[in-house]
Amino acid sequence: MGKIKKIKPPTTDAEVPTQIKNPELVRERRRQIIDSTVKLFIEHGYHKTTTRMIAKASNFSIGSLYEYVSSKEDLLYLVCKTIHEEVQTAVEKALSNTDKGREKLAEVIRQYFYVCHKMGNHILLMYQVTQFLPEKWKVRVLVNELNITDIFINALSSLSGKNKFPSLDDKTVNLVGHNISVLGQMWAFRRWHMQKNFSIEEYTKIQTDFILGLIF
Amino acid sequence: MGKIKKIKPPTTDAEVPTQIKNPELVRERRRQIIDSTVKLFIEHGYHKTTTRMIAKASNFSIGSLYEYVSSKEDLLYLVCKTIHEEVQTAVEKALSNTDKGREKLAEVIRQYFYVCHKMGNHILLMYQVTQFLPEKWKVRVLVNELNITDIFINALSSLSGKNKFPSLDDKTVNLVGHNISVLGQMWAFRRWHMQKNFSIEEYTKIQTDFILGLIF
DNA sequence: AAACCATGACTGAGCGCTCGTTCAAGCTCC
DNA sequence: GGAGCTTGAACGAGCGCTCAGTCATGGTTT
Repeated sequence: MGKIKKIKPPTTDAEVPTQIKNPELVRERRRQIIDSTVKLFIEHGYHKTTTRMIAKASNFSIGSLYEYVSSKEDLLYLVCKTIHEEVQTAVEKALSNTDKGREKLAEVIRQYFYVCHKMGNHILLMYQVTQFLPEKWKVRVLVNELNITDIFINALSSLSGKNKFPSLDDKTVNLVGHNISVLGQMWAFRRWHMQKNFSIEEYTKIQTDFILGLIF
Repeated sequence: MGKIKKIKPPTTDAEVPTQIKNPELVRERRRQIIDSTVKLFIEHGYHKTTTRMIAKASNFSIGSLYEYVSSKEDLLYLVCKTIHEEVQTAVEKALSNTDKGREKLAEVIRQYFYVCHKMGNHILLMYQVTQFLPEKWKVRVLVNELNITDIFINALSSLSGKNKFPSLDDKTVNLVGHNISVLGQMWAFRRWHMQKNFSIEEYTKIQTDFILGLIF
């Protein structure tokens, strides 16, 4: 029936309406639905994935699907949100092993890039799909994206000025944070070139040198 | 090798079939169609733009539209191709003013970033839309993307080792080329953050320092 | 010059179909 | 028995695309 892998910390999705009364049931079923939906979206994209396909893949009838989710767009939002949560916790977990106190920026980058490597499909999906969210949801998703970038910005500014790190003004810190974020994602969205020419280790090495200004 | 002439003049697209006999007419009408289509795609996206809207905006009947273009997907390809041509010639033109012989990498970056600024909508559109191309066309579009990146790669490798530039191995040159390309595009696809926090001049300044390793 | 014809660009109503969504009816368990 | 949950046939808006037909143009014949 339902072999489910990792359960996420339950964030109440009161924001997305449902007909079902039992909130625990809602959580569990939505988890099912979202899991299969992500797979389908990755394989076929948003538009070519029909609600019927989603229902079938999650072992529901279409009718039932619409009890747990009020529209395809809302489902899309749930998918985006879930992915962001996964990326964020993955990054945070990877970084918790690193002692950020010291000047291990290279290690932060390394961990992040491996997350991007592992979650390449998801990152790509996010890039493809955000545009179809209704404005209301889109704003939230972009905020989530910012949250992830903030991890690097914080790491950078906590390093700024200490040890032999130069002290950087806010704008620079901010931009560099975004650069790290995007250069990680680039491994996913330019995979058609990158994965033909680099291993993830090579990629990480060169990019780290690049970011740290060791190349020129 | 300083200059590589690989400009493909935008001649008649025999690759995309048409019913109309007069090839000059085809060129002219397609220009019309593509122009209005780009606008519509930018405003509404690919899927929400109907062929009827396109026909109306180009002052054709739908029937007539389909004389010049054999499917919506083919039209999408023409749009992508045109945008790439525009970006490429804009970049090349901007760079032709610069004397690439000397170590003016910073100037190359500056020119490119301004092109990205001017053509932000188009770059964004490319990111959103490539996914909907049939595989056959997608490959071509990615090749075009590589061509643009190659401009930077060539610029870099022609600089490599000369003057006080370090000599870089091929892989590094390649990746840095892609980085420049993507960091320019980032101004477009993260505009929701960037344009709130930076002017294009600021952005260019900081990113140039970043790329040249002057920050750390 | 008038009448005729050939060509091919252009038209738009409509076809066939897909897809998101709804709802009346049925099932299950307290 | 009724609240909660499930079902899938039915709906209808909307889509890409077609095709039988119109019309302007320019060449040919009388």
